Amino acid sequence: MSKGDETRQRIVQEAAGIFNRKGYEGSSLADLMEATGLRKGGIYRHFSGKEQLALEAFEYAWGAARDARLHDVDFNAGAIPQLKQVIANFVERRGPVPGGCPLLNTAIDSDDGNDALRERVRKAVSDWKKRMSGILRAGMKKDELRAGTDADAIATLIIASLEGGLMLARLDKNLTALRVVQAHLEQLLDSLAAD
Amino acid sequence: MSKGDETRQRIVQEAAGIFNRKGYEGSSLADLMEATGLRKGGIYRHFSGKEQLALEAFEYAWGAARDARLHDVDFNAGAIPQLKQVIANFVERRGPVPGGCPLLNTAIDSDDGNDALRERVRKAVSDWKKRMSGILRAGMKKDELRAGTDADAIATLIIASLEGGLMLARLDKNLTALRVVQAHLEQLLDSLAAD
Amino acid sequence: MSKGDETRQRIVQEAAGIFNRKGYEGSSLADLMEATGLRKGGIYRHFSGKEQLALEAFEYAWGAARDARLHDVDFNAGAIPQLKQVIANFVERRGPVPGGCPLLNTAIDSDDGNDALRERVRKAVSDWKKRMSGILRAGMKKDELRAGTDADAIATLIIASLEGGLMLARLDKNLTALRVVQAHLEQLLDSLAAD
Amino acid sequence: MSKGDETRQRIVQEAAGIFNRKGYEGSSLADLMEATGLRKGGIYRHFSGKEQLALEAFEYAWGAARDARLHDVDFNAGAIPQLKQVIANFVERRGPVPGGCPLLNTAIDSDDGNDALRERVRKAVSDWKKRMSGILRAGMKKDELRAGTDADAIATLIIASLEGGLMLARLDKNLTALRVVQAHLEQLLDSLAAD
DNA sequence: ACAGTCGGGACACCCCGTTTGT
DNA sequence: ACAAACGGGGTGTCCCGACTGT
Repeated sequence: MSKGDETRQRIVQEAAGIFNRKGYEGSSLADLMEATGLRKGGIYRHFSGKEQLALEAFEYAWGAARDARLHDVDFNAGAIPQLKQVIANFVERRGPVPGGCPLLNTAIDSDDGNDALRERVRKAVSDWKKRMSGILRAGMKKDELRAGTDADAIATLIIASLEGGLMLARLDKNLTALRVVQAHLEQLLDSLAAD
Repeated sequence: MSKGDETRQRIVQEAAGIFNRKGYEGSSLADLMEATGLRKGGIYRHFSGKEQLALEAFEYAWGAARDARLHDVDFNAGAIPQLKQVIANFVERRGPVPGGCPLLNTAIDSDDGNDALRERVRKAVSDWKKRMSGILRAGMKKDELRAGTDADAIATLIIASLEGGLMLARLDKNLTALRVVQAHLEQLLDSLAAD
Repeated sequence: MSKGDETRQRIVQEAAGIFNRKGYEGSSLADLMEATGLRKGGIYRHFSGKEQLALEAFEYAWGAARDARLHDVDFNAGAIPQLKQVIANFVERRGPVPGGCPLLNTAIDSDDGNDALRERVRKAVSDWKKRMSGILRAGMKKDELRAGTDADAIATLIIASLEGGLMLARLDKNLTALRVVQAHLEQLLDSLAAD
Repeated sequence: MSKGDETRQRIVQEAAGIFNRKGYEGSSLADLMEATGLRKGGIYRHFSGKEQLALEAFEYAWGAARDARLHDVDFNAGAIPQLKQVIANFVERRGPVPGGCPLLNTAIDSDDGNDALRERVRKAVSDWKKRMSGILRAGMKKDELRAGTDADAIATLIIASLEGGLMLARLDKNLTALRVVQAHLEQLLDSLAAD
């Protein structure tokens, strides 16, 4: 990897944390300059502008968050343990990008304008949902889960309550709300088990 | 109400929508000038600065959102119908302030810095939670709900999944995710009914 | 005069000196900020950009230079004394704008591109030439000067040799070259006197 | 001449035209890259920086201008025809370096700062003046010119009025002003002839 | 001998939030 | 309530000179 690519990668990583914490408007090039040790010229060498950088930073942040959530999932056998692992990862596992869930942050932040970013968030949510509904459908195929389970609805429910719980947890600066959500979702998953 | 107070009120209302849609950093005085038809001086006559205006705008936005969610709640008899009404209001009823839930938006937006605003959000969430756990506790007292129901946890769960569902719904620009959440919460509430 | 106009005037005056000394490309907003004590916002409040400011600065600089050259001219009787006064003013009288003759400086500086500025210089030269040829023609009318004198040519000659002499004088940092030109032009003027 | 030296020479030639037209600040390495077809590395191989290149470019430009002005001078017999030839060359003969007289341009351009360049211009003017005053003094020695003629003053006068005339001619994009100066100088020279 | 890459630095222009006069 | 004024900071652009290959 060339020196330029390393620099570029470093910029993206730092930018991911900054954009995730402060939002697009709230983040300035000066913040990025301080974080990377580069000057404006050094940054603009690698990116055409703030927007492109924000897009790549989101890709990175979401990739890291997704990896954290899927950590060890395949070590579990069965749909229900796998989803419980996802939920536990969401609650416990901090990804390398500070500031909470990039999905939630960027969805709210890009709610007005910034369509390119918004489209990327939409796709990320869609992929995550598919990943979980896929686990559910595989479980149904293997008769681990009751037939007739609405995989999409369950996936939506998991995402919605986790993200909402995260918002509350960050507000209170403790994990209580997330643990409440976690307990509820685990109970819900158990209730889906085939007899 | 004096003319000055009317103007002040108009500013707050317009500001509420703008801040709720664009966030604190993303909103400019120019936006407010355009929306109110006033000049900067006219705005600064009533508020000491952007921060104070943002605080009052949040108060207004949250007040309106809370009113919308509690609409007709007292016309319902029993804890479960009342909470179902709250949920239905959340899903269907648009408040006068555009841009989604001020709680969610402001919680994410004030996540970095802006402690005064953050504190106000925290209090608003706390009040809303208390309002709903109060309904639950009253239901338990009247033996409508099973004894041993964790009122705080249920309230937290409702808020978390509604807010998360709203985020998803706004992202997709349709209510599907919210309706999934609504159906699930209604089922949950029904399961709490005393035998 | 309002405070804003005073500020604007101060900016133009300072800018005139800076542009006259360093040229358009060589002058930066930072130079102007330092000279005026204003920040960028304070300057851009009054001018749409560097180009407009340069135009107004040239107007000011040329106005001051022209006034200095025409100083006391009308106190002299007769075309020849009047033109000698112009020449003496050119040689001796420093205008309030440092950096030499704005005509010469700006003509050279705007030689490549910058058509708006160039056009203003052309007009300034044309006006100055007309002013002097007018004096000559008036002198001919009053029979102070020989009939058949080519007023335009004489005016051109005066301007060319003074400006060229000024260039040499500034290069040597002494007035020798200008005094040589002055002596020659005075002799030339005397030779035009009607018998 | 080696290939490297040819490249170096080509860079200097192109640079001479660019610096002469646009000035030191107004010329960019990108301009030089475009003109030479070389990349930055190719230029920096031969020169330590922009300043050194500007110095050499001036040397080249002035050398070419001086050669053009002295063209065929030695074919003329006598001081007066020789100087008339110089003047005619100045008016008519375009050197290979576009943008007007390097002396005038660089004198104005280096008026603020850039002492190294300024010193070179001073020397060039001094040499040119000496060349012409030398012709004059030789003419006096041969009794072609009146004794008592101030050779330095005449040379200064020629240079000043030619350079000033050139400035006016370039401004008007026609040679009128220069021809006026030429006619006057020729008359002046004729008036110096010994009886 | 030259090309391409890289990053520090400065610059122009713009806009924002705030203060001041009126 | 407005208008003008101003300090400050933001983004995007360009340029120069050094460095890395080849």
